[in-house]
Amino acid sequence: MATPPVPSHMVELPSWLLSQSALHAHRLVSEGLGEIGARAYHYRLLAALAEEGPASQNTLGRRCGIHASDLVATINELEDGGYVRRDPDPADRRRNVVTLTTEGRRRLRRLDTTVRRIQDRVLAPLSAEERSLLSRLLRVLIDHHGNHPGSTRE
Amino acid sequence: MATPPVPSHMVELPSWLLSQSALHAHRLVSEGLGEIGARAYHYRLLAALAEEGPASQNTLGRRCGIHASDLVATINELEDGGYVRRDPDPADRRRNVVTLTTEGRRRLRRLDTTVRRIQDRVLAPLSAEERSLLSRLLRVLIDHHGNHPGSTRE
DNA sequence: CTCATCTCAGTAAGACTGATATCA
DNA sequence: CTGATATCAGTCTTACTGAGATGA
Repeated sequence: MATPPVPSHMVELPSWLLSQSALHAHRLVSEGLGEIGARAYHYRLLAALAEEGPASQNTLGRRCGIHASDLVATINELEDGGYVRRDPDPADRRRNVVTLTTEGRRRLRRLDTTVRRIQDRVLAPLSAEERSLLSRLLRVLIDHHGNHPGSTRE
Repeated sequence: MATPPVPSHMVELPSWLLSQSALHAHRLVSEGLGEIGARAYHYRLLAALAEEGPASQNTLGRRCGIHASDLVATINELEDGGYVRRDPDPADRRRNVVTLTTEGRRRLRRLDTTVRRIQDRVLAPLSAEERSLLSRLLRVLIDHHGNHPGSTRE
């Protein structure tokens, strides 16, 4: 068998295409966030707080897809920066109510600007129609797999 | 609209959509590979060897996007399974020439079957046209970023 | 001496597991 | 007792950094 003109094994695989493009996107985003001392988890958490208000850690975790166990560290970091506050919930003393501070809101604006600016670099080679088409297709995938989580053992 | 599972800040972000869909795909793939005792690196390396023949580790690394340092461990594992051979290059004794064995070729067929079967689950909610459209868009992204690697400091 | 190649040790981020203390 | 919550410690994979040894 001769060497195929195009390396066909992986380059054709959608899972590979997804991983690679996600890797590039992720590199750009965390590079940008890293320059201002933030990580993706910070952005996610601050965005979730800004949009739906204070919440317990458990709720927050479900909201933004961060594991409870990682949330602890993330909130610690954001609390150290003065971006969020952790107050005991008077109604249920197991819970902490996490609240966005004023600095947190400013911080989020900063991160948001950075992240949105980077989207343009991520999608640079695509036209406007292609961009929204891509977004639509990806959303279909995510919705599907979000509702069929453990697809192996069904 | 009821409580969105994810704040709209992120749901709109292409980088987030890419990460999430890649995560789902990756979960399915490594679940499938895990069931037969393999990892994504194994598949990548075996595929690269099958398609372009024996090579030094350094060359292989560039070929399939695995860091030289990780290649060492990956090749160790594959060598333990008898899937690849490491021979000193007589022309340059710093180099190892890595070669696919017969069992390696069989192993690759096995992994390939598994991986390809999983692609169907990854793309389940998309039509055939949507699938090829998605692949095309992703390939454009990858080609672009592959040729513009360190996009930050240009 | 410089440079390339391989190896080894270690780090970082993201996702995840399990155990424990606390409390409803 | 159970079940939920937060915390802590640790694992796994992928990606990457740096140091060292060998040899071109």
